[in-house]
Amino acid sequence: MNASTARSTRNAREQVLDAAIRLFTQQGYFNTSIPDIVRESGISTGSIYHHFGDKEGIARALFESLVARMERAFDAIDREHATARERCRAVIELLFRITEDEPEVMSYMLFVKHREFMPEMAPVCSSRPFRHMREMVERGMATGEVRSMDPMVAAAAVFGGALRLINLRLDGILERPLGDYLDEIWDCAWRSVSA
Amino acid sequence: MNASTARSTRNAREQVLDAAIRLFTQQGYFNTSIPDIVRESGISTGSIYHHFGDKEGIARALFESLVARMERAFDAIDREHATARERCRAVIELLFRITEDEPEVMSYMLFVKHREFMPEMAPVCSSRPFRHMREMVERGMATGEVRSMDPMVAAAAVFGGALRLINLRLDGILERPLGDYLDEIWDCAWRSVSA
DNA sequence: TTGACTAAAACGAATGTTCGTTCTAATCTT
DNA sequence: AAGATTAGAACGAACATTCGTTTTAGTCAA
Repeated sequence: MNASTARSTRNAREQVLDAAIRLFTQQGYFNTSIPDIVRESGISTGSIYHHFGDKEGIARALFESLVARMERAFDAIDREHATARERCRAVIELLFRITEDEPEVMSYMLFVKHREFMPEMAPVCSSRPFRHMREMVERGMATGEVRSMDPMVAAAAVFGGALRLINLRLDGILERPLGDYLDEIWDCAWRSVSA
Repeated sequence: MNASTARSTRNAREQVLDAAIRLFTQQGYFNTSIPDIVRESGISTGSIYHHFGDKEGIARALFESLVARMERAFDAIDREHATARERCRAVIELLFRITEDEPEVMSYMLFVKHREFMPEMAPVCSSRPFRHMREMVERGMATGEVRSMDPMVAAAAVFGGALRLINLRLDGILERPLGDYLDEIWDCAWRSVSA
């Protein structure tokens, strides 16, 4: 039936995407060959090209699904919290949680340099998530929660430390899970911009 | 004479390195072919292999010269400043200055993923510079300049915002030069950890 | 319920190209 | 002259992609 057809096609796609995000983040996009993906996903070359068109299509599909997921998560945070303070903290908690539970997801967004093979996506990739963060801080400035300053600098101050910890964690330099550092880094972050 | 020989060999090496850092940061390591480097540097294939052994050797030489340069700069900062506060600010000033004057240098260190082709260098690449920063903060904690907390978190708080601004600037999202943001981000950074 | 028909999906061997590297000859430098 | 350096053509391996075929799933007539 329709359901079973849909399920089967989604499976092939998702098996490829699962294998690809793992391989791309472990060995890099250019070090990952189509045969690698065939081996790791169990899906054949022909099928892969049927679903994604070309190798870049796999990376693009991955990227788009992660961007969409981030957008939804940010919107949910906006809805569920009333103050800039709560929202910013929730964003950091979210990013920490993703880093611990699905490190490949965070690695893919931070490390895979789309600039190198999808130049037109580079600005989207780097600026879109940070724009959300900047807007959050900016609205906090309007309500007086955040002291008055350049909103870009304020956003960098609030989220820069946490993002740095995420980088260190993914590089294997932090041995304890990010949650252990949450209160301390949040204290630093908010202290640096609170009115 | 020695001088002219030295000059000529250094020229070939440096012409290759100049072309390589430009190409690697613009299009990525794997998108840059040896013929690309030959074209851009004006040095022939044979010469390149004579000087660097293989393609990775070019990246390694670049990396090593930049690491050495960073080490020297950090040591100089340690020598020329007495307090953690002054040292940390000097580091941020240094990184901002390099980003503005030689963006390829900063791009190469931040963006070129050595993990993908020099796995053994990845830890050096990511941890070494940050270890200096952590030690700076740690010594400031010993003297009471910096409030007591996990030194890794404190270092992330002090330098995270500035590093974020550097990323944004290299991505073309900040239109004004980094110097314009120095005082504000430094105020945030130090406020977040000062005793 | 069966069995022919259709369309989508999966397959994997074959192809043409690109790339890093090697090799041999030529050219400087001292 | 001799050693270091440069040159660029040639090589072989690895890669992304294509294509003709097979399999699977859904539809519908009788």
